[in-house]
Amino acid sequence: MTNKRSLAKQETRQKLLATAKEMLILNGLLPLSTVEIARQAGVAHGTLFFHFQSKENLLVEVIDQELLQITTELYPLLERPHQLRELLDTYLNFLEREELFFAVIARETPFYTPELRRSILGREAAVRQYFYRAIETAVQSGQIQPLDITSSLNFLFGTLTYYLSLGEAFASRGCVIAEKRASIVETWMKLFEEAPKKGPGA
Amino acid sequence: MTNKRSLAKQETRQKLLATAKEMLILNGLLPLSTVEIARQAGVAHGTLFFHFQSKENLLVEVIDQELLQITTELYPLLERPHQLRELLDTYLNFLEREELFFAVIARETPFYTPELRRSILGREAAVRQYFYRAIETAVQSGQIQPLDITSSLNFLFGTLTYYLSLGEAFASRGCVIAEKRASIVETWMKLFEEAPKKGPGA
Amino acid sequence: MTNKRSLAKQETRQKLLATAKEMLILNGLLPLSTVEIARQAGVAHGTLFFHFQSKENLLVEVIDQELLQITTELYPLLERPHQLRELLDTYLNFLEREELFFAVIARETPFYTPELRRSILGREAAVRQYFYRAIETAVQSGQIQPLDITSSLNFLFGTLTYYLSLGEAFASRGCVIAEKRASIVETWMKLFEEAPKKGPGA
Amino acid sequence: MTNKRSLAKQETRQKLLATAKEMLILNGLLPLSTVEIARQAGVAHGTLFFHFQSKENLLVEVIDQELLQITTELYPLLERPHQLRELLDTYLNFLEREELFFAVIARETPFYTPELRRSILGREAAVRQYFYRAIETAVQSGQIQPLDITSSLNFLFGTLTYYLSLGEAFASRGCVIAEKRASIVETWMKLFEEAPKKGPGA
DNA sequence: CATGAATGAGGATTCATTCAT
DNA sequence: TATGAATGAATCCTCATTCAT
Repeated sequence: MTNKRSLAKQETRQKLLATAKEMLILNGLLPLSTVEIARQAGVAHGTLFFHFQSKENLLVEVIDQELLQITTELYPLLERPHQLRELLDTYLNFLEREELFFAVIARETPFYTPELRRSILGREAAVRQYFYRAIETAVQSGQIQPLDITSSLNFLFGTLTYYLSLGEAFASRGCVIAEKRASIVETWMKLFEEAPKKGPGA
Repeated sequence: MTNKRSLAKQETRQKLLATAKEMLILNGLLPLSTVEIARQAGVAHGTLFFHFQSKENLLVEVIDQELLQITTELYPLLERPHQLRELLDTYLNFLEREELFFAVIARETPFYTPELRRSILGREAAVRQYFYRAIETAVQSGQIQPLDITSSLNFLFGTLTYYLSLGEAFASRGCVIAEKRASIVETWMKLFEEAPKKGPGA
Repeated sequence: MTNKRSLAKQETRQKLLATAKEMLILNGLLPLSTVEIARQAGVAHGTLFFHFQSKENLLVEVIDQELLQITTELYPLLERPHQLRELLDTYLNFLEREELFFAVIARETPFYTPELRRSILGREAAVRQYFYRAIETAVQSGQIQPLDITSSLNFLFGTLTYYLSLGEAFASRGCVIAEKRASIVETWMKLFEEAPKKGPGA
Repeated sequence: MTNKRSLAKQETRQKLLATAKEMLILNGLLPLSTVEIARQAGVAHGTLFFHFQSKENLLVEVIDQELLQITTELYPLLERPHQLRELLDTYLNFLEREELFFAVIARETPFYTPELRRSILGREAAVRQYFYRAIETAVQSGQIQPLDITSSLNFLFGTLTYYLSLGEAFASRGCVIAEKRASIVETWMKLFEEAPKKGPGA
């Protein structure tokens, strides 16, 4: 009974979140209006504010939910011991699957409110950690040569953000990651190739 | 008579463009209101719409004009024969000088109209050409090993865009390029280091 | 069974009234929202409307109940024969003790429904009666000179209302009555001083 | 030309102010909505915000304008040397003429925003000054006996506020000041009657 | 050419009240 | 009895754009 009602409430909530996410993917969140979200979700405008304190709040949750879902799937995969290359591959799979969503995030993050931005950058930081540790391990084991890890990660995430946010300009069929995958991997891995050791006698 | 008038007209136009550019650099163009631009330019609100069909239109011209001016200055510098590293250095000098403007462009490009976006990417493409040729030359002369040039340039411009657009997050005092310069150069140049083809004794 | 239920019902009702009174004292009733009252009372929002037809309705009862309680306490005290000055003193003690509540009443009475307003003024009228009779007696006994008693009471209650409703403007630490007490008494008592009927020598 | 337009603007502005004042007198300013004011004034909703920064701002101006107009008329009259009784008479004339307006102010002042409240209390303070000086003079010239002037003024303004804000309860025909005038004057003047001098020999 | 007053649709948010459970 | 999710009208305010002057 109470369950039924509470269930209905969760449904409405989810409907709002789902609608918002859908609209977010289509047009980005910047031009999103609460009236429109409510209308599309088929509930009264006021209902939105019954479920979420504010527009900002709803959006934080939309993005958080999505990011959480993604990271929940992603982390276990990243967890397993990896070669750097495999790690990157796994991550790109994810980006590819949710490209539309990530593209919006890539484009709009600089315009989000500090709270929302922090939330997003926090998740990204978590992913970076996996890469950081993988690189560190590889360096320590002598597999790759020492280098500025942070900078190399900025190159990776910067480039991915670039591809995602300008997607249309790079990809013929709307899937930048799929199209550019190979060249991204190859180029980035170059950063870790062993330097040309000068011979012992040189 | 007509000349005088037409001159005055051009002046007003330029004043509007100049003001808009200034304001654009300060806050970006997304939160810019036409009333505010007109007020700052010292002309009537309506005048703005006499000179430019729409807000959008004004902004397109602002960015176009600025971009033109910048590239006019930049190209000759890039023209002179260069080592790759010198070329990058020259470009970074430029970015550093006009960081505020480039940061806005980096953040906002995805939101511009296709036309404007194309124009911006076109200018970037021109700059890429200089790098492309420099790399090509170096490869041909055996200085650096062959690689996917386009991809390496995407890494460069992608990373620069990333740093610029999230500037505040990376730089303590608002000058990302200055702060990150060294690590950007070193990391990117790694892409061109010779691979350890031969054993030490060979 | 029915008793038990009915009892529980009365309890909820009282809880709502008590909560509303508490909140009324703190902020007045104008900015009071039904959700907030319900939340503070620990009952569902809808429950409030089950017990009271409307927000208005609830408030009427709150004030009525409080007023009743106050006058029940006050009347016996005023009952005992008094000198005018003592009577005023007793009343001011009361006002001082319940200043928060009286201040709200003083400020908000003009905005209540006619019914509620009448109820409040009725209580005040009862208090006035005590003063009226005390003055009348004093006049008859020659202690004070004849005067327009009603008007003098309007001056008293008007001034008290004025002090209470603008409290913050007059009192440094939120207790107007305490601070202004002496000047109120002295000034009002002046109304009853004997006029200088006769020459010094007479 | 410019004059004509500027004139039209002033007209619109005045129409808004006039409408707001009218509505203020009818229902008070608390339940006033900007849409309604605009509609009644026959202009678009947005127009209101073109002329006034905010609702608050409009209301401040309405009240300020009215208060200014009144004081402009009143001050010269109060300026002339006066017997205290004449001064009060002059002031009551004004209150009587604009009773509807003053009644709203009397009722609502405690609920206004600090700025608006300050503006109103400031004007009242100016009027009090005239009374203060008149009393002071009378005391110094020995016409009336020394007393707590501030307190006596609180009695006057408090009582007037009381009458005004509860008007309907006191007056049969909606004009409290007119009806109560005599008793107000007589009672208040009692405060200044000479005390019963004890004879020189006593 | 230039003005700037006027527009009105659109923005987020609040809240007393209802009604199915 | 009591619940609490849902409502929707109402709130103030913004801003690109128009048009009579």
